Amino acid sequence: MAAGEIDHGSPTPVYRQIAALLIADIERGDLKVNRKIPSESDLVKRFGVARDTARNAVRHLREQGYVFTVPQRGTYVAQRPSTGGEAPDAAGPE
Amino acid sequence: MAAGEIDHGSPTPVYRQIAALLIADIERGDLKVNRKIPSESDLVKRFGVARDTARNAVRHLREQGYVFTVPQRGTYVAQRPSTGGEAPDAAGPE
DNA sequence: GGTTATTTGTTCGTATGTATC
DNA sequence: AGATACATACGAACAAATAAC
Repeated sequence: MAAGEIDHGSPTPVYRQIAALLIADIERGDLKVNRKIPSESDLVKRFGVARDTARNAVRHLREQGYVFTVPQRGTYVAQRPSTGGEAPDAAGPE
Repeated sequence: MAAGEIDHGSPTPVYRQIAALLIADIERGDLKVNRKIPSESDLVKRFGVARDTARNAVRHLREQGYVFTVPQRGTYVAQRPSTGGEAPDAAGPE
């Protein structure tokens, strides 16, 4: 199913389509604040795309402020003003 | 600074302008023999161009004999006849 | 303590499509 | 028609830090 969610023929870049799906997951609360989103490897498998494309999607989410990445650990859902999150904790995620 | 060094309105292609700047760095000794030059990614950031353009600049340098590229490693300043270098070593750079 | 697996970071190679000059 | 430039996408390989066992 997941792979079918991507339309390679669409004028919308694949990485944006993936980003949109992840944003939907976040807005829906499927992906919660300070919780990890799927790894690049997961996205590659789930959407059948190249890692480059998966990384582009995550980069896009980061630029939009939806997530933040901790090197060698993963990418986490950020506290968004619209979603109403607490102040950042020094302890960090997990 | 860096971005200002490129003139998109110039009749000289952007990739040649970048190549010229890198050659200047080499001639000046700012970039030394067998040392890495900035990665394509670096050039993209530094000059605000597409990767394609950065690659073209490096390709140009390679064709001129100024550098040589090791896949997945980087591009290095070559020993130039004019600069007086030894014969290539099998050990490679680094 | 040490080995392995995971995960992001980095780098070059290649190809396609579009737009501009 | 051709060269240049940008954006996108897939591939391949290795590094480095972290986590798991």
